[in-house]
Amino acid sequence: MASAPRTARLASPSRADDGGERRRYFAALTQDRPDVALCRATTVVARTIDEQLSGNPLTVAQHLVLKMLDAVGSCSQQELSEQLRIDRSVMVGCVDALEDAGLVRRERHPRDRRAYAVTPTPDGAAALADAERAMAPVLDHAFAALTPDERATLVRLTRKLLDVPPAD
Amino acid sequence: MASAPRTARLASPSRADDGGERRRYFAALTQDRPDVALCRATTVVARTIDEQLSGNPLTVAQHLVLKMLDAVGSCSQQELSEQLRIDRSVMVGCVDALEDAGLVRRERHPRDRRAYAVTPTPDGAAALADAERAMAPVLDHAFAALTPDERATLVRLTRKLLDVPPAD
DNA sequence: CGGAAATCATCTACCGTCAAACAATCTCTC
DNA sequence: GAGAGATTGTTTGACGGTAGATGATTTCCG
Repeated sequence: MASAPRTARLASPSRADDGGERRRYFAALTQDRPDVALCRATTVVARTIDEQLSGNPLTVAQHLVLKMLDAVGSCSQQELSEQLRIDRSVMVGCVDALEDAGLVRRERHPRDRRAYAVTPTPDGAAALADAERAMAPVLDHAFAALTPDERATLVRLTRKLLDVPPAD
Repeated sequence: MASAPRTARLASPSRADDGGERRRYFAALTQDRPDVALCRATTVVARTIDEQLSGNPLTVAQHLVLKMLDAVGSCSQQELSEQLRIDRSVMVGCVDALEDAGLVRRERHPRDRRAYAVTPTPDGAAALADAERAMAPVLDHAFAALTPDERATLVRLTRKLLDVPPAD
């Protein structure tokens, strides 16, 4: 650990840059802390997407719920929580909002009266279609710094971290 | 958007798996939502690291502060906040804790009495050395699913997302 | 010089997430 | 059957991060 000079040499606030090393430390940090690079990248991507989706009627989580319901059919909140990696207690409010907006219905599971059967309504299917259509350009913008190949590579590597078997 | 059957076909909770498609939806989701894949990967990596570092005296943020001070010398909290991408108001508590532990000192900047000059103490340098030594195996474990090449690629791609110029 | 605008550190209020506890219900074992 | 233990949905409280306002100070510009 080769230390920098211990004497306090502060950049004088008026003078622009003294070497510039201090101003670019983030670049050095991301070199040997992949966790920090990953975390900060997630933050900027999420922020970019949230900005682009600011006027949207659906939350990202609500969109994901409708998307999963469309893909696999009616689900219990438990199944939604597990697959979408959204906490059960958060899923409650998420489904509440979707139900209030008339996009899903909460029916009782016929064989397990603990669980609900969350089912999309026709309005929900329409809202999902709109959200899906709006999503592609938003993702393209959020990942604009990457080529399509790089974006696919990023997905492949994050899926390995998530222990998801590689795609067919 | 090819829809699944609209009729509510719920998995009976006792029966193990009905097709298994519902149980593996997360894999399908990460295919066309790179943002979700990235976000969830960050969560599992952060959780793994936090678990490994549970007995540690330093927070990740505190470690980063000491690391940057060691690399570039005394800094104002503002500079620390900017480079480490940690909010100013969070940095206050972070430096508070380090100061209470005797790992940094808060001196006044000689030319700008608004700013502090956060300076590491000898104890701080020792704590950083310990933390750095403990970090390597923790990172290796958190990224064990990736080969060294893949890990380097992940860093390269996240750095592009962060708009950091490529390494020399 | 002298006021306007910007900056640094700080505090407070707010939002989203997570862990734990709870009631209702189901499954399993005897 | 009957009771123990697990599961589903929900609520509650704590925690971490973020935005906005504030006081002290500095810089800018006429």
